[in-house]
Amino acid sequence: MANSSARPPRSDRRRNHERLLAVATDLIACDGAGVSLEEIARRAGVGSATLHRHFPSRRALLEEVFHEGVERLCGRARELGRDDPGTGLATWLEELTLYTTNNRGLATSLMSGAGELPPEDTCHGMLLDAADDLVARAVEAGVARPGVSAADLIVLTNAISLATEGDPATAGRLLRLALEGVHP
Amino acid sequence: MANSSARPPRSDRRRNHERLLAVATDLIACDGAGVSLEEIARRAGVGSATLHRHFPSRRALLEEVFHEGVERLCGRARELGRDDPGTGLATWLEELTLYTTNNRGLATSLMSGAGELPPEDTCHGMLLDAADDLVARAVEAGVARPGVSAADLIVLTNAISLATEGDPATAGRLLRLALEGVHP
DNA sequence: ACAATAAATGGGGTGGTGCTCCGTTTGACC
DNA sequence: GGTCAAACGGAGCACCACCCCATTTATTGT
Repeated sequence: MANSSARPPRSDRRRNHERLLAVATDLIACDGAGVSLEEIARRAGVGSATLHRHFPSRRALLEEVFHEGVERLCGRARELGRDDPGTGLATWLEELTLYTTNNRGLATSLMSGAGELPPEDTCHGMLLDAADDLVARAVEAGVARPGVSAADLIVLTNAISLATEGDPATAGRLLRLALEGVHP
Repeated sequence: MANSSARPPRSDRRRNHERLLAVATDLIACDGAGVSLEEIARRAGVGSATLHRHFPSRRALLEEVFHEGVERLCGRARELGRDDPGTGLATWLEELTLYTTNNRGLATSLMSGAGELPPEDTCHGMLLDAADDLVARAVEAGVARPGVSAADLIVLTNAISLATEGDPATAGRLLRLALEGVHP
């Protein structure tokens, strides 16, 4: 499937990619996802054209920045699904909310499901897959109503993080509210 | 309280204010809250300085654009609180969500509660007041758990609108999910 | 070791933005 | 009408995303 005639990337390319990613991670963590791309390039010591060559859109950059953390969250979902089908979903959603709330910009990155990148190694796709399984188990265990979909839950936690960005306490409270419901 | 020595605004000021507001309303409705302020000024036929003189921040502009609709929603809250304390809250939240989802940008405008403007004629403040009463009646009627606060509910609906912007169907579904809860 | 070559780079240009001076116009009031 | 503060608008500033193209650099074959 992959074009095997492609030569491995040059060493300077790899080096710059790493540098950009590292700087972007730092800057996004402290200033949010709206940070200036020029600034990232500047601090990484590369021209702005190089940044745009490596990451054709802000979205693409964010996807790579958060890839590792999202992968960890997916692993955690598998773990919880295996060990604790009962409260696993709730626990995972709480962890997800905490992560997206603390990583200003992930929520933004998750927003638009469809993009120009490959279908299912976007953060959104990865989390969706992980959640699907967890939700199925939860419904099976009778701790989640049959109607709920993983997609909706992802969007909901995403929404909460987006609106409470930087305030984990409120985010957690809203998530629990949504899980328990407003009606008694 | 208000400085009564202030002269009434000049006619051209009033005219420009109206024009700007009208153009902004149209443009925001079709392009979202991020629309270019320059563009608004251009289409209103005024210099960009004039726009900034009338609305010192984007936030201030959004507040005025949505003021009327928000006031209507507040009236509706009083109405529902009076007539139907039972399902009034749920109905109102649904209407609120529908409105904020259809008016791209209101959610953005509601986000930051505290600003540089007067405390309680911001959209956020107005809705908060209206919701407070409605929530109190709902708790009293036993249809809402005692823990829930109006502020949290506003943020929650706001979050949903923000994350589903432009998709009322999803927004409604998520709201109902949050009202009923994930657990059975 | 070195030449050939494609890959990768970065400076500078373009067109856009939000915002602010400051000289000029204009409406209101006598 | 004349006066004067109120209001205006264009030009200017700093910043941004994004792109073009001449130049540099890593790799590979000899």
